[in-house]
Amino acid sequence: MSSPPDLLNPAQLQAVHHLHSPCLVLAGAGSGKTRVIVHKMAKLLQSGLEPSKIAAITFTNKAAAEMRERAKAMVGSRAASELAISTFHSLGVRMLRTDGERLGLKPNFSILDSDDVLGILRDAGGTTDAKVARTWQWTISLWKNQGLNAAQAAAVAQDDREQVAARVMQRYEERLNAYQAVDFDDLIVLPLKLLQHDAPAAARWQDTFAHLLVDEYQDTNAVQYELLKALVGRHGVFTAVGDDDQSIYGWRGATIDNLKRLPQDFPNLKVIALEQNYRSTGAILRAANHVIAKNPKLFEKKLWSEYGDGEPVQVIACDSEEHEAERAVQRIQALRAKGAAPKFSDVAILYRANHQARVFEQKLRTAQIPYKVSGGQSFFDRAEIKDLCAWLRLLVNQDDDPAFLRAVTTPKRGIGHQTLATLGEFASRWKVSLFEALFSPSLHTALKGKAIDALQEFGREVNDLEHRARQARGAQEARVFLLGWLKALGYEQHLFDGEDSEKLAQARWGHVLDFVEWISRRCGGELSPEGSVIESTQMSVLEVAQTISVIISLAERGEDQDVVTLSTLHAAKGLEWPHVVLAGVNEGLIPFQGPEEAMTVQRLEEERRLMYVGITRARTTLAVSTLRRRKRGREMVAAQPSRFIAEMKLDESVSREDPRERLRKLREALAAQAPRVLNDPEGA
DNA sequence: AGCTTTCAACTTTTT
DNA sequence: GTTGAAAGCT
Repeated sequence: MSSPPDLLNPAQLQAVHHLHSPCLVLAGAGSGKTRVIVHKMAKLLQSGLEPSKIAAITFTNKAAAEMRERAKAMVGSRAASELAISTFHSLGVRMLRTDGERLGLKPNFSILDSDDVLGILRDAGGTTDAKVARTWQWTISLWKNQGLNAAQAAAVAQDDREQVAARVMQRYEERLNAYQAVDFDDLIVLPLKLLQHDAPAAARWQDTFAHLLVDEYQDTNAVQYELLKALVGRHGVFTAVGDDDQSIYGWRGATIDNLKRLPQDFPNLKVIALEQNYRSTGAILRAANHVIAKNPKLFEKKLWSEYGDGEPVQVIACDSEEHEAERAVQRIQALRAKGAAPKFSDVAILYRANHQARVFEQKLRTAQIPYKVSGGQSFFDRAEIKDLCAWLRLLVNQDDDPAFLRAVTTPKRGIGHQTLATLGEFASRWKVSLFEALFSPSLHTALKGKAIDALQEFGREVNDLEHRARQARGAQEARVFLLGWLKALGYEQHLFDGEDSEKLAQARWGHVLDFVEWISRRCGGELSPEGSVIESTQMSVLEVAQTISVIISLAERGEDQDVVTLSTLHAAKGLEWPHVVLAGVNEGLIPFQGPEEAMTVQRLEEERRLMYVGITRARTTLAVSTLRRRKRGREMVAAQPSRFIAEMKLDESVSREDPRERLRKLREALAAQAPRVLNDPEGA
């Protein structure tokens, strides 16, 4: 498939040139929305705005990085590096690092990741049950995303369970306060609070950005929308880019209401729809349009393309999950043999739920086809990386108790459970952090001298490291500092001691070295167009450590690997492949139906959008595979194909204009009737 | 009763 | 591949 033309189409142009009032761009799948955003930023620069006054907000670091990359190609690396392109969360960090003190937050506050939060909730709620704690975490997060605090949550809590969750939330809030820590949700909630309750700060931030561009607007939740409005201010101008048909995150608080409210809240809103698709063949687009047509429309929009009809969408009925995976493997091999997929990375297998990846992994491995599972365990989820992150966080904020507890025991330094429990009691009695408690003169009333010595030694080590982390600036110094520290810590030894398999320990140490390299590179600063380091952009290890919780998943371990992608439908949004297989397209899976769960209209509509997202990932060929039987326990039970297959109306997709297409179709039908097909050993 | 073992099930995910 | 629940064992 050819790439988009160099010139913008009329709708895109209109979106780019609309500079002086709020603008909503309804960007259908593959309609060049990133192009529009980047061109619009260029246009704004051209109109005389400072690059730093142009803000583009995305949901993921990956999207932000990609946008900056594209901007660089368009406006040069100098201007691009000054553009305020960031995620919602890193914008929140920036605002809180600047103004957190106005909310009573110290500048070095820590950012907790979801495991830290889980730990705190377990503790605060007095349970060891991870499942219960996870439910609390989930509930509390949804509340926070609706803008509720613990007190307000208690008022809206429906049943006993929610009441308990609200009480836990109360204690959780107190803990975060004591730790001087914020969670991911706070990175949105607190900046909003700042803008709402601090007029001077609000005015300052509203002046900071002259034009806001928001990507994937349909994924915003209630609090994010409020933050945008507050940031835009009364007379502000912004560009929201999104697609209501691709709203698939309702379950985590995203609300299409934000799209509905936009024309109401901004009566002078200009709505522009991008309907020309530059990605998929006619057959694929037609299937996508048919499916999504079943959903009620917020804004009328229908994708079309100039590309020919292409290959018809194929439905592949399989006997079992194993069979399905084998058929997918065969398809990949056939596409390669035909030359349709010169690279493995031309193919993706998409499915509804993560566990479906397993069989595919197995079969791909036996077929010696390289693959990657997207959305799998992140680099930053590894225990060894979390260990080091805990240390770095402690350097940033000594009052970060969860980090303290992890660091003080990693590696073991003769400070045990008992000592820490006593220290913890002491600290909470005096309402100080664990670190502060270390140096309390009255600590000897609680602990023995020997324990105190060990603890204070640890404290001095942290202080010393903090000092040095502040000094270590630039890539080379960072590398020296980090490696020296690891050596002093004896971390490599610790890994080999704790792991019974030498190979595994070796791998872990490798991750650690990758991590060191990764931090060092971030300390290195931006390169000027001539290739030399711009001094002013160099950062110290401490500065990089401050943002570590927010920069997850950017561990770029070879973006351009030539491998087949396995991904959930959710994780596939925004991506595209020449050849896509949608797997397990069965009732119960997509649309998903849990046990004893009512299928509401809303749920069904979101599932349908998910299917739509899946279909529109494909450029040239799309295969949809279904299971005739599904595993349930030991036996196989009959499975129904998804209703979405019928909704694609594939039978109508025989091209009327192109007789060659019809001929091809006929040949295919004949082949299907043949008892045995050469490239389908499965028929045997 | 408390432990171990076996068996099956498993939403979607970012920061 | 992991976790939770249920059954079985001491």
